[in-house]
Amino acid sequence: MRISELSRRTGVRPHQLRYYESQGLLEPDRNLNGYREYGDSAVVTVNQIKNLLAAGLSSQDIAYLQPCASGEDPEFEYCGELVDALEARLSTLQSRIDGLVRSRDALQDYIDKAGVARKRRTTG
DNA sequence: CTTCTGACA
DNA sequence: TGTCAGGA
Repeated sequence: MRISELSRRTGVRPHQLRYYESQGLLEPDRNLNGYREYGDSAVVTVNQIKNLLAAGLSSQDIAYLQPCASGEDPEFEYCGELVDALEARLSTLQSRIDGLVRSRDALQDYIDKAGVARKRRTTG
């Protein structure tokens, strides 16, 4: 299939597919006119890439882990190294969440105290 | 008409 | 990421 059909079947825009390719995530054949020619397996591959990007992995990580995640079912054929990468990502996300929660709590605390001080000024 | 490359914000 | 130019 050509790029527009792959785009239609994956919901990923053609220029994004070319970008994936520039990052080493896809390597389609070329037909005589220079158009990219994708096999059916590209649909699965692109869906895997979508999932991993959504999980916050870098395209470098994805390129490295691609042979690792090339099972038929993109949801369940992960190998150990991919699980490690996902867990590492989860860990850094949790750290950021913790930091944000602390900031939020501190800010809320500050607002509460400032609110009381303002009320004292305006009322008495 | 479809796709390609490269450039730009 | 999204858009445009200029060719094939």
